[in-house]
Amino acid sequence: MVLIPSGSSARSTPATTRVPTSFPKEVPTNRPTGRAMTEDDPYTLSGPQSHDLWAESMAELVLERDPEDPIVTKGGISPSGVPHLGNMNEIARGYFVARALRDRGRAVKQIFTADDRDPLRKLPRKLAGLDGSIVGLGDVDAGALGRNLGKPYTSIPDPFGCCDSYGAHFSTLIERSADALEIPVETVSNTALYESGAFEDVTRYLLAHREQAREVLGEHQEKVDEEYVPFRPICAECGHVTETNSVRSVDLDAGTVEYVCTDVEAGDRIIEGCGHEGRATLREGKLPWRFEWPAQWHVLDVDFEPFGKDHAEGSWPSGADITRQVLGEVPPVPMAYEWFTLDGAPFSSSAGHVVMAQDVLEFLEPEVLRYFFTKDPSKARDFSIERADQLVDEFDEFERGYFEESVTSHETTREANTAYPAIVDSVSEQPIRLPYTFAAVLGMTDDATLREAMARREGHLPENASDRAIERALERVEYARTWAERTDNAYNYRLAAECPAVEFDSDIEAALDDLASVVEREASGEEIQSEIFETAREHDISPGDLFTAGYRLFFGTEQGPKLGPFLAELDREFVVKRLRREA
RNA sequence: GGGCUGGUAGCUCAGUUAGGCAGAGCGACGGACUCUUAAUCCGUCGGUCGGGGGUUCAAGUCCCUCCCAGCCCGCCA
Repeated sequence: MVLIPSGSSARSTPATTRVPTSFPKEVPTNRPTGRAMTEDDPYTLSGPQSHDLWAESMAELVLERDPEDPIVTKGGISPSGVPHLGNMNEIARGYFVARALRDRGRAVKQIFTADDRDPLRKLPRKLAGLDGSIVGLGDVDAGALGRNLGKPYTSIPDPFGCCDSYGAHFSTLIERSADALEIPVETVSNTALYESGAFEDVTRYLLAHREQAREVLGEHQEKVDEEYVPFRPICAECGHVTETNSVRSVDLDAGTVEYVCTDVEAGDRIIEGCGHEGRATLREGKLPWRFEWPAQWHVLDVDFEPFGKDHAEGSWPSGADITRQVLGEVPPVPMAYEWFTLDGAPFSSSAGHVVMAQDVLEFLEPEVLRYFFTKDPSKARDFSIERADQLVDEFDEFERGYFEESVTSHETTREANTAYPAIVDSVSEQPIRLPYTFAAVLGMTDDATLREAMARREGHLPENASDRAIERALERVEYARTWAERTDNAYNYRLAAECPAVEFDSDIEAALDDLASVVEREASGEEIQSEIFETAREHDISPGDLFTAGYRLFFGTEQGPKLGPFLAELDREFVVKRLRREA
């Protein structure tokens, strides 16, 4: 993690020289009410779009603002707990816009802010280790965490003991998610922005204009009273982030405030203040979120910012207004996105109904997951682990749409032409793709030779394919196998290495022996399949019972893949012995 | 209660810019194959485009209204 964004000192007009002197004394307010201007409508994806792919339309909107290079896209998450797939919208959405801008020859910097000066307000019920394992609160030192309520995430020890702080731990997890998605982002620690002084000038400016700040915020929030100060000092005694009413006096020349450590509301509970009266510098505190967000845009020169729909009607309009009316600047191009659900239910860290990008990449290829993030962000979308095969099928068609002209609808092809290169990063030859569920069938055996033979037999591997291409095609088998195991679905069968302990009626045993003889004669898959029915008839038993017997012998289950072709691919001697219940 | 976003086949979703035949994949069903057994291929079925009203030669698309879901309108982020 970089502590200070490299760009902030390299830019032609560093933030430190711009504030507070360059803030206009009189801010032009060309609107009588606090209502958002059309330009700041966060629903940039509603209505007519200029391009087939949303990211292209967003890039166009950004370019209309005539920004200087490097263009900055930003997202942010507070590192409060398990960073799930929905959180990755903050990074993945910005990435595709950054790509579109780069395609137009622009230099783009994608920033991710770890909003790690936010205070811990309640104990999370689930946490995640750096390896991605989800654990309950009881598995860590919950008491130690409880004693740190109210403190910034970066001031709380890592409950896993592996990182510098609670905040650093979960920021690291977020970074790992971005890495897993192969999205290059520059992580900026919010705490570092305060401690380095990067926020100091804008904080001073907001305090100097706190009257105006109150007025503008008051248009959006009712509970902004006389006592409201847009700065929350951190108590030198107990380490809590105090409330917006704790500041007693402001000394802008000295760059300090005097405060009283007050109680802080956290949901339906109160985090008690210690009553300490002290003095804090402008680096020893935190801007309230509604000011902190605009401050980030200002300090980091943000041109584009996607955010979840929870921000669209609250903090975005107020932040845009604060930027225009208090800071006298232009807020970034916004983009509100809808939330994901996971297998039909909302993501819930406390209920453990979460999945991280790292988990998903155990059963989906990175390009498939990246493809998921190219879909229209204005629609709520379900990410289904159960039906991961559907997503993969969709991706495969999408990919074919790119490589093969008009194999699919024009719409899909047009979108693929722009989105596909951004998904795979470097377009090479068209990869060989095994259908995902077929790959799951191949996953029933560990035998690499057998997997390849079965795939060839079904015509999924072209005769002239290179060894490397085949190797890559078969990589999908491991993904699909993990999926079958994880969801314990219809493909979760394993070829039993040892003969399961099974007992059969004598007529079934006789039928199995007959079948063994057929297999011994080098029968083809179809012949074996036919023979199962034939043998069943000869022994006056139902084919279903014979199939079941076969599945129990080979898989230890009642059902399985189409038996004839599957057996035909296995080692002949092994199949014969197993049918005779000998091995 | 108010504002916003969304609602298209059983499921997942295209199609809404610019009004012009209701679409795809999956599932289901049937077949290819003396064969119910999750592969593969072919075919079929599947719709009150959330409901109602309006504009129009023509509405999934535009207008009005209602219903449902989510978000925001306290704090926090």
